[in-house]
Amino acid sequence: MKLSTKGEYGVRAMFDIAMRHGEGPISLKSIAERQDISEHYLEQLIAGLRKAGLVRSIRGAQGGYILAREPDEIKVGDIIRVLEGPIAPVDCVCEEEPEKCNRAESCVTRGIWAKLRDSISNVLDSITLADMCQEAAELKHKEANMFYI
Amino acid sequence: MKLSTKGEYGVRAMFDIAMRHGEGPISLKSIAERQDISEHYLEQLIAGLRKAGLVRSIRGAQGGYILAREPDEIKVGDIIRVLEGPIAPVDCVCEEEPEKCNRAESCVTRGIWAKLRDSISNVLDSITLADMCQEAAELKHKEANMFYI
DNA sequence: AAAAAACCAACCAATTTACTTGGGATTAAG
DNA sequence: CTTAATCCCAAGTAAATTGGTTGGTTTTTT
Repeated sequence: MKLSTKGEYGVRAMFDIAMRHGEGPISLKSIAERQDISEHYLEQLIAGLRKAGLVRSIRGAQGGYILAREPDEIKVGDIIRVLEGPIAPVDCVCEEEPEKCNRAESCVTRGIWAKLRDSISNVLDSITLADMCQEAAELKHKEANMFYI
Repeated sequence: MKLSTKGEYGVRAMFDIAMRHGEGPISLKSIAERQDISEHYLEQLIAGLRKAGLVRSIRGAQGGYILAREPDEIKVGDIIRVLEGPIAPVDCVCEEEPEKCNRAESCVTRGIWAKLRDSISNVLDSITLADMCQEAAELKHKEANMFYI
């Protein structure tokens, strides 16, 4: 039940862009540096996000990436699905095209995996980039107050 | 967010044993046949479950495996943790020994992974082998009634 | 004694992961 | 109009993981 670095890096990168939303295009290089991710590797991940319509790219000098939708319209689940594939602990409960399984009694285990899939989807779809940015602001605020204690 | 066949097969095998709880040792061969799993591969998986104390083995002819605890005392989460490792979408929110992460702002993403981990754990720890057996009995009952419609 | 079973160790091919290499195309700034 | 910054693309790759297989040994019942 692990995420690969694709999903992990992808969410971090999208969060990085969201935190600078409205400041114009954010270069891949700067994201890679701040997030400590290989630039060329991140490039491949963000290519997927671009093709999926989550970010838009601006080419040329001073170019970079911007969110294709508002931060509150992009869910963590959207990012994960692009980079990790459909959310499904096993293929027979795939969100889109569930794989046929012939074992009749396996429906019992299938029920578990479906429950698990829904639980994962619910968490990931309940959090938007806007939520993350707000959380970051709150964390920063708390930290600032630490000096006064 | 996929399970490997280890977890999937492991749960199916344990369910198979649980369904025959009280009937004496269940041979690996019969489990492998019923569940359509490679016998030698399943052997490796069940070796882990034995070492973890979830099943006990009886050697020799007519030997096999029995549950080491009652079906209602074995959670799906127990099986998954043995075969798939600790439940944690990323290492920095590992249940036992969380990996240190130095990125300060990453705490925002970390919070997401922790929430996801808890959600997964909750589902898997809320289902026991006894629950699965009961579910199977209910399914069978429903199916039997289908003939009268 | 023979058969049935668990136990064990090593090997393996295919796939996936997490990159790297080496470019080319586009555009803003000087 | 050149240059530098930047995105875009294709291919290669070492290491790890997956999902097994092979070939036994040991234990116990019949």
